[in-house]
Amino acid sequence: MSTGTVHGSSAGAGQPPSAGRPGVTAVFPADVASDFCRSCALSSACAMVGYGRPELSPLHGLMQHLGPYRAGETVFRQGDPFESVFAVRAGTVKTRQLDQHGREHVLGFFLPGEVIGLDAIYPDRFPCDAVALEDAQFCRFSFPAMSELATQQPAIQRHLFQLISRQLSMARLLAGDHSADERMAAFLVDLGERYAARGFPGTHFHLSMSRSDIANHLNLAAETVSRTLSRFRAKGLVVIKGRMLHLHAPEQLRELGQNLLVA
Amino acid sequence: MSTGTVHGSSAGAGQPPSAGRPGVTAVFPADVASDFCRSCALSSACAMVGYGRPELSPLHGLMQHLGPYRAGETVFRQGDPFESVFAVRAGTVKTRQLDQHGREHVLGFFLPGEVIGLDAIYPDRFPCDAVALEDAQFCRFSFPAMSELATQQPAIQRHLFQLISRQLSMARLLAGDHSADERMAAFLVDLGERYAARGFPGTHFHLSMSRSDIANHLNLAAETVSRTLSRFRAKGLVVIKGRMLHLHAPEQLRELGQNLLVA
DNA sequence: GGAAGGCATTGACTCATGTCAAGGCTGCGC
DNA sequence: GCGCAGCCTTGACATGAGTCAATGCCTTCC
Repeated sequence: MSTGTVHGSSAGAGQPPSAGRPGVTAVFPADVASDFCRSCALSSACAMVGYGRPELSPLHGLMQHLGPYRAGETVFRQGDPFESVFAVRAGTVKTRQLDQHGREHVLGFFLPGEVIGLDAIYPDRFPCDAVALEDAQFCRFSFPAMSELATQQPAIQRHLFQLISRQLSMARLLAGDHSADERMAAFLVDLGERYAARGFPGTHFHLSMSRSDIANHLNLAAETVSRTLSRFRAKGLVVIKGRMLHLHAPEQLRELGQNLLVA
Repeated sequence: MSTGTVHGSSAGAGQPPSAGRPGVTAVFPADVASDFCRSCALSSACAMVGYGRPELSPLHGLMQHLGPYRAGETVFRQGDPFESVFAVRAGTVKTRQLDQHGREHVLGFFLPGEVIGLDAIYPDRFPCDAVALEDAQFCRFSFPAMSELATQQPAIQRHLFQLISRQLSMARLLAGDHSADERMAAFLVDLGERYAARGFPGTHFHLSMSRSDIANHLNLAAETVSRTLSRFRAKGLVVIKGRMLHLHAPEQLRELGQNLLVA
């Protein structure tokens, strides 16, 4: 099961869904333990179940494959009851909240190996929509099953705590008072580092989201994002053509955005 | 053990610390099960340990009393290794981060019964200082012990997940694009509701933090906070004298701040 | 009770970013 | 290959909030 479709437009990889599309596919250990899974944030949970030990039957229903979804399709919706968390297998996703007046707020973008849905634990409903930005596939984990697993495997519990806690740190950084340049630089560097952590090139990648999604996420106007990128280009910090991006001076960008960068 | 000192300036309540001040006091079940504790966010964890069952010895070290601390004293510091979470017993606390240039960012204010320190799980160090705004006391919970308890008591695990997840929701709201009026209105209503949830009057309370702390927390300038409050006063939304605040039209304020309010 | 220091308020001005508007580029479908 | 639609860029202008500065108020401490 390849991950090479991340930047592509075809969802060729993956088993055909059992019923319609987006579909649910049963999980076979051999499939779970793919190359890709090694970098997944939930691999430790996966390892507990599959990996050739389906006899651990109480957790048999822990995980299912989901998708492929086409760009623009919704994985879950704001207000849906919370039952599962999702790991992105392929493609990229944005999460967004709609307020009373229908104004959108983009909470974040998620790459293969990253986890969405943990913010639904408190209200017990999804606080946001998850929308595929490119053709995408997911692993869906039953949260009750995952919680039970966590009580048996302290490492899993710890890992889940860390995943949420990390999202909290990141949300707080974004909530600070930062200029457009700082926000933009930090956004690009962060994205690069996350791609790198998943085995993709970290200084040369495709932006799967529109300028206005980026703007919304960073609390800027789309025009400001455009102008900032143009300025970065003029300074030789980036080379950018449409949505293809090359971080030409990542250290300088990192310094610019340091106040917003966690690690 | 009274909670009546929240707005006061004396920390009279509580047992004398065993060694110096701020001191640590052993926990006696009878003390734990005070009136106050019923509204504490960690009461379910407490109930597992104390409440007349000290024979549950593996968890004996779960909780300790801490304090009193005087206004301005620091409970834990940014960078300290993460070992415990804290529940506020009395007084109020702010948490703040310092960036590379020493600029402060106020993350939040915490009232009696609320929990601080959960954001330290991911980096395994406290990401912020916690500073008493008034004389304050705490319950300190060993996090390893709490985690172990959580593996045995799924309800506790669930509760911890919820506490972090809720902080995540709130941080995200603050990260959105909101006017000074929205931010200020939401802040006041939220504070009132949290006081009310802990048994204090929710429309008539004392602001234990300075205008500039509020401003910093909301990403505004202190002058903007001042001007906004003056405008609210002129519109009859609040009556405010120094730090004494009366929410005169909480419904209107709530409407103003609705985009920033969770519940 | 008076002086001092910190906090709060108010006004005048500045500036970063948002808004509005026009035009260009790109990719897709026919 | 043309035209359309959506996205992106750029410019001109508006504005909400920040900054600077002066003054007032309250608390504390001698």
